[in-house]
Amino acid sequence: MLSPRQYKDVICEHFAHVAKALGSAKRIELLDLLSQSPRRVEGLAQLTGMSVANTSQHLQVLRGAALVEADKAGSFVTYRLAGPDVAALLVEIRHVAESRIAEVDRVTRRFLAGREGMERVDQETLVDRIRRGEVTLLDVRPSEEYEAGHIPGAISVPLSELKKRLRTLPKDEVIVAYCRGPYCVLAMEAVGLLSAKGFQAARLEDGVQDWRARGYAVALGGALQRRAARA
Amino acid sequence: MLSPRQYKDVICEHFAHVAKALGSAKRIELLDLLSQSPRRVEGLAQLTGMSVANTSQHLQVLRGAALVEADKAGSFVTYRLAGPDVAALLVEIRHVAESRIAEVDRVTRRFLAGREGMERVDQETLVDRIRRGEVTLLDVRPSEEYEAGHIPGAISVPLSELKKRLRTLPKDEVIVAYCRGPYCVLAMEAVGLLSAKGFQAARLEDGVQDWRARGYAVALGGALQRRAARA
DNA sequence: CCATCATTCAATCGAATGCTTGAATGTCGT
DNA sequence: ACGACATTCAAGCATTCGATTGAATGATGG
Repeated sequence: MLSPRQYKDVICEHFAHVAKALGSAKRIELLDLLSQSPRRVEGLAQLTGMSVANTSQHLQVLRGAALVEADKAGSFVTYRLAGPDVAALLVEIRHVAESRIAEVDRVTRRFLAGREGMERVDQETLVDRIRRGEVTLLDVRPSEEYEAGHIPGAISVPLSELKKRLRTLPKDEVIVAYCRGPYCVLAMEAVGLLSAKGFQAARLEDGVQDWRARGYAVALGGALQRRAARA
Repeated sequence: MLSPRQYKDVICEHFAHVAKALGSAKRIELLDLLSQSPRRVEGLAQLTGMSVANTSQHLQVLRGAALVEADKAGSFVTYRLAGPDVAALLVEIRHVAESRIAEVDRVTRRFLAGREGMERVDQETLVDRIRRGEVTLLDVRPSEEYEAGHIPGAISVPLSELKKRLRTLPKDEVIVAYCRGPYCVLAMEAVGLLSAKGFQAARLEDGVQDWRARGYAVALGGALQRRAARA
């Protein structure tokens, strides 16, 4: 028979276990990447700059806390978030940290200060214009992430292909680029390139998960649908 | 000049710092108590069963992560949550853990199995009836917690005083008791007592923070207002 | 069946964490 | 100013964690 004290201890231990899994910068980074799209171990290792063994180890901590799940196909293991609520939890932690820890904002400003043409735009009205379809919206992440979920109306133009596809973009309309979220540099670089080429470009700081957290829908799928839509 | 990699590392380190502060059962317990009402170190130590020194140490970890704030009045230090978003974060972690970790549910069932008259009630319809004011709603936490925030319409009947005040409660109406949340035993014990005395009693599993997380208002203050309302 | 590759396991080491104990700080009432 | 009290600090100890290395597992392809 469990005493109330024991019961509470057991339960809190489980909650703490989940939190502990989030208590490492590398694991936060892994979850952030996985909230964009499922990925294999090697890909995650490369994107985070860790060794494969170390990455695998962290992934298993996350799996132990039931924050990610793994699918094995042949000798490849693909990890993915255990559910959208995990992404929501990440967003929540970000918000708490942003609003309380002054240095997050300080470092961000310092980082942005070094980049050209990155004056900050009013994000609220930007979101409104995007929702009304009044701008051209670019998803500059790798296409696999686009396919795993993107903002409705966005077209996939991975940063690596942006240069090639410049001519297909309108010069008389505002172009908005977004990527993985406020701490991802892809959209910044895209806006830098676009501005240099004379486009009117702005950056949306939200990523797909922030968009979802606002309560807006997220579009799935990709290549097939896109090709069909063009035809 | 910060490289994107360095920038991301620094930012993630801060997020992880917040999560790490949540990564201990004792600290979760402290935050849970503080989400009910501000408290002094000694009170927290007593409620959690920790030594005062240890409690103070944990509180400072939480303060280092900007999750709690402290007010010093004389030689007393009162800690409180840094903001409602911290409570929301706690609720979010609970939800993730509940939905993913089977053992949380298992342990809860086992715990409830040992208690009499604790068949689970449909919480959704209960919430509706409470919102419409169709039931008598008891807040059985200590009165200081009631005063720091309670569900509108609830009356404060601390568990310790319930016996004395039985005669003031209606027998022909359903009585709903709530306390700190799903893992707090106060409301269970209240319902047990009420049932034994022939009342129609039910337990609301939500605490004030869950109620707030549903988007409903929370009433503040206490003794003065209640007396005024009765007069 | 062997070589290759993706992933995991196991062992190790230094660093960080959690709890205890006893002393130090700082405030209040007398 | 002194003693009582709430809280914090500091040192010590066992435990855990994070990263590295090298080996093991298990599937694939010739």
